Amino acid sequence: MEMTGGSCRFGLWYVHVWWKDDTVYQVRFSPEPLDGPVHPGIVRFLAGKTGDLSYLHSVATEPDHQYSDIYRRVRDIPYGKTSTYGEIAALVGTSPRLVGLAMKRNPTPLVVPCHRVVSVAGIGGFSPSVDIKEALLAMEKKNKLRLIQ
DNA sequence: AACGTACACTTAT
DNA sequence: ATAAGTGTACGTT
Repeated sequence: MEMTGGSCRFGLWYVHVWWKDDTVYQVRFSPEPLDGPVHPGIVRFLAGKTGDLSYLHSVATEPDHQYSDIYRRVRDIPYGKTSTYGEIAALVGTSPRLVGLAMKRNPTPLVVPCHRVVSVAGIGGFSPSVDIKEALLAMEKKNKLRLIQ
């Protein structure tokens, strides 16, 4: 498969995106830039100009993926809202810890908005840094009224 | 603080 | 191939 990769800024971080057309293969956060283009929809999302990434296809939700059930539920969480590991677990009939594991292994953050899954006790985890999760949630909170999908 | 949970992964049989 | 040991971006008591 012939995909292109590139990065754009989000705060102090670079967001690496590997994609082709409207299919996204990998998204990850890095302190280092990667030369190349990012899907314009993701650029707009990170700039707070849209909350709608529903037209993007992620490899994470393909039926053969180990956690596709979990990732599909997570995609249903609306912009500016959050759910918990336990709520997602109840929807698919598994344990909160497995949901946490699936989030850690999410190949396409943003497209599968794992940042909207928090713990009952606090914000939960995010790699490589929970700062990114906090920033994404703050951005969505700020923009949600303006960006009603 | 300890335990329960539902796995996944590694290492040892 | 199977089993045991260890680890998880959690939740409940």
